[in-house]
Amino acid sequence: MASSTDSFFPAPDAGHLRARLAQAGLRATRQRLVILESLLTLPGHPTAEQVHRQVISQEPSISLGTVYKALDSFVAAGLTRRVAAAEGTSRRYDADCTEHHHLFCTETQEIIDYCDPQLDALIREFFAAKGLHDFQPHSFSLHITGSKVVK
Amino acid sequence: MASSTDSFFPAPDAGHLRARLAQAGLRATRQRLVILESLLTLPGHPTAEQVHRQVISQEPSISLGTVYKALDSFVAAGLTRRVAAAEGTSRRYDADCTEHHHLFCTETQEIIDYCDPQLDALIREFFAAKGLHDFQPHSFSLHITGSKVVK
DNA sequence: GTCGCTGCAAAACATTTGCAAGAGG
DNA sequence: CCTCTTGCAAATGTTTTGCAGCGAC
Repeated sequence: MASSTDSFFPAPDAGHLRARLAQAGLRATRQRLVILESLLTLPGHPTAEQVHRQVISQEPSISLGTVYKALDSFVAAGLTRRVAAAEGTSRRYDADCTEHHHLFCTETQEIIDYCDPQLDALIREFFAAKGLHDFQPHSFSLHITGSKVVK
Repeated sequence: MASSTDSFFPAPDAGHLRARLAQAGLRATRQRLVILESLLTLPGHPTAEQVHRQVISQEPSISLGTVYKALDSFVAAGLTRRVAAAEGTSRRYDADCTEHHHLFCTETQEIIDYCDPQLDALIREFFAAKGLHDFQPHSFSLHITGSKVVK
């Protein structure tokens, strides 16, 4: 929680966050920095509501509307993705735009990231060899439904 | 539109629809028969709203609330699935409960079913060999994002 | 200084719920 | 008949919008 420069920067790597926003062509406002940080920090692909709850603990004046607008602009700029989810009523967001897969836990409703270059290669090879009729694939994401193993 | 038995049965295979409902332990009401038929007929995984629009062309008195309740009971009974979608605000439903994959077209927003036992086998083999840390997989669904090839 | 972003509050949507009356088995 | 389902309407939850003022660049 405490860091060497905590009087100026709420996050350990505020400079990095600024850079990410600048790179995406977005203004680095106080609100967006906190929202982006929360999105990166929160586990399991949060909803706008969950981001907002996290965010107001650092900056109580940030409104839910602003969170929605910021997340929209992040998605438009390619900084963030929307996650496809069958359960629940709200949209979920993912700050990680690299190609990866998701584990859906039927018990806890969690969405867990799963990354495996070997699996990616396997899938790409499969479609390279087989092809898809009248469809140009761009990216792949495997949804694995199941439950966490209780020890 | 016209069929040999259209005075009694709106659908060609009403008997089959009744059987599906009975098998799931659900009462075969007039409304559910029409809703299930629409769900099977409509292309690209419709929303409750889209099912309702289709349904009222056959039975104008069916309310949107009834469509929601019927779809809920179908899902609870395992007759129908909810489809995971990142785009749009409404839930989408899929009458096909067999394991299959989805093509997401970024141009038309369509969700197209894709079925390939060879791919299923490949994925199952991969996880059988490799395993997942602390997770018991139950089903797999590959989301393929891309665009339809224009001829 | 300009223009994009924020906060607020209202509106637009999407989904759920409660309950009296009706229909299925 | 008994119970589950329907239709209606109101409640709840989620996302969008409009606009005046503020702040980043």
